[in-house]
Amino acid sequence: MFISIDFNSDEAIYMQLCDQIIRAIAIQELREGESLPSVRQMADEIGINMHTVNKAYAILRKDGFLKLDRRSGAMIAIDLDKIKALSELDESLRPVIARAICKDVSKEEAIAMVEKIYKEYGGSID
Amino acid sequence: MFISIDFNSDEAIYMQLCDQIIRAIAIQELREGESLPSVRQMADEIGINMHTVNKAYAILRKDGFLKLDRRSGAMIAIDLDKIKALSELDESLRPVIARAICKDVSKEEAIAMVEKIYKEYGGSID
DNA sequence: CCCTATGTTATAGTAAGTATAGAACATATA
DNA sequence: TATATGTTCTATACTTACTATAACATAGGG
Repeated sequence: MFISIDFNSDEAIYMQLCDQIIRAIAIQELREGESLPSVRQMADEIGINMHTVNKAYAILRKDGFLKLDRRSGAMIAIDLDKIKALSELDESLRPVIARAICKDVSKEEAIAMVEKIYKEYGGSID
Repeated sequence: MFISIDFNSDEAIYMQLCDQIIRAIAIQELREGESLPSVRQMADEIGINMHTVNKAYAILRKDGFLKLDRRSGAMIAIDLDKIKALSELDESLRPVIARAICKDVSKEEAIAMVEKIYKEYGGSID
């Protein structure tokens, strides 16, 4: 599987799970319509509790990355609310950029880094 | 003061404090060499406990934004470790950009937003 | 020298969040 | 009917967040 949890990390397990699933979608390792392991399967594979996986899945559904169904399990289904996506991006970028500015990171350097990461993530979107 | 805490937020108070102080530095509302209120003064002004402020100050020192002194209080002192700053920026941007890509936010849109925020934060650095 | 203010540390308590465990439920599928 | 699904419930242990007192060494002002 594409999931690897760092149990020594200060980041919560369910958050690591969310981030890694989202990353897998971004690099198209997971595609629209594909199914994820059930909460119990995923929990067994990773070696964590079912409820921790369930929490991650519930957040991913709330944030518009998954649709959960009692019969077909968890399926990738992106909710493309562009307005919301942009405002969330804005909110996430602000504190990150504030830190960068304090450390004398120029606008050009920051943009170069964004471009680098976009390329790394497959360049599926230009 | 430039600090306003949202007590209903799910973000920890000491984290809100850190973010707002860093933002104030970024927009040059606080400048190198300036002093912040003492942990006790700041705690009184905001209406929170001394230790919560102390925790925020300690993190800001660790991350190279402040220097703390027993006599002169807390003073803005940016540690310009560019390598570290860039690697931290990289690490922070990754999950944010992964989310954006999933939501079909193009590279150009993301870069435009970075430019917008840089301009908002004063354009002191181009 | 005394008093005050500084950051710092220690202890303790409450509340909330994280992760675990076991059990049960309704429902859809094979 | 039997199985597997997400979902919900209760319960426990642990960690973190926040508050509350108290104390300490040290530097500066009067």
